[in-house]
Amino acid sequence: MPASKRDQLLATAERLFYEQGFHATGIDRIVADAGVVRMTLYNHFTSKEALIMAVLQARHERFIASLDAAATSASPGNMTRAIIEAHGRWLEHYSQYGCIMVKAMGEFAEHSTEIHALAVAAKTDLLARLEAAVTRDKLGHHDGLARRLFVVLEGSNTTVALFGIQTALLDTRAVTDALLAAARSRTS
Amino acid sequence: MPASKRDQLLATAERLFYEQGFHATGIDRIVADAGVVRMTLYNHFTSKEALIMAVLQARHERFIASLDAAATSASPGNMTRAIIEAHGRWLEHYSQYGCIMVKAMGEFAEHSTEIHALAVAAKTDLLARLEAAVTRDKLGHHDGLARRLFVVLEGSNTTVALFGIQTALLDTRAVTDALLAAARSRTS
DNA sequence: GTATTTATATAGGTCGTTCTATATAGGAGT
DNA sequence: ACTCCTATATAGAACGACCTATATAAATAC
Repeated sequence: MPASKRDQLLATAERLFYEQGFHATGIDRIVADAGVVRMTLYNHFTSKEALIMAVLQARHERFIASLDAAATSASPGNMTRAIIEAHGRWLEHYSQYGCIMVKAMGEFAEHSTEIHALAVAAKTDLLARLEAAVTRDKLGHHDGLARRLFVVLEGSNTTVALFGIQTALLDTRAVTDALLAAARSRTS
Repeated sequence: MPASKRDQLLATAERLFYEQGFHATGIDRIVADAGVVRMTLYNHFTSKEALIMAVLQARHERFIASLDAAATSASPGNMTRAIIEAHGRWLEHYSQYGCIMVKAMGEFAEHSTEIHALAVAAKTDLLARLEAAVTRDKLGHHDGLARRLFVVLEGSNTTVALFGIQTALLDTRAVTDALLAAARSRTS
């Protein structure tokens, strides 16, 4: 079954926003690449800003779903590592040029409170997953461990765009392993 | 002595580009805020792209100078930590809303090879400083330590915009301390 | 036959850039 | 001292291209 026009628009806009930036991507380019006419876009979305919100929201839901899937199928005591690895797979498949939420925060910090807030919420959602996993893995008494892991994952969002996916994953794993090993050794 | 018009333009453009983004900041806004007329801008810079390049270049030179100053005045064996702390001070004073080079990479990846290359070079310059410091501190045999530290510093660029400077600096220091401690313990 | 999509036209703005013309100031040449 | 020259600034108009968004009528699809 062919994708609906709405889904075509969302997929095309997501690709263009991600590769070219939000302000640099015009409506005409989106509808042309999606193979629809301009009015079809405004039939489904009230404005460019609404389209951006829908794109980010949909992408974030997919991201969180993949994290949660990895977390629920993780062996006991390994939920934190499962989330870190799921984040790495997301980088590999959908985020090789950096994090779209970081880009959105940069372009809309003083331009659209709504979009900026959505991007921030996406980041705190990831942190919340890490905190839940750390607790479940009985590492919750290490105050701030989840936040330290979060810093590393955020760093990998940038390094993947600089040095490629293999290097980024290797370095990220090395740092997170060091953090987890240090936490566990102090637990014993 | 009053700043030259050129310097006024550079300072104003840097602030606006950083706060609002590059594409979202128009020429008219820059010249208005700088208290200068439009032709004065084109008298000093051949185009908006040239202005962006000059802004990024000047900012990067200031950044590298502050890193190098901290490195040269560091006590023996502490150059790596000195660079990490200098990076933290830069975050605190000039980069509370994220890294301008990361923003530039996001907006110009497929739009201006020149600007993108300059931003990438800025990142590799920071990594090179970390590598030199790790070597000077006799930690060079830990392959990839500099790159792992780099991941953490990149992460702090994002977390400072999310959770504020205090939290970002605390978390960053905790992670880098863990990496340095692990490296030193394996040296002994 | 009702809802969606298309086609086309257009409104109203902003974008980066260039133009002409005028004003001012400092240094060089005589 | 006096003029010339160059550099830099101002003011304002104008360019063509692009931008987001809307209006309307015909065509298509379930």
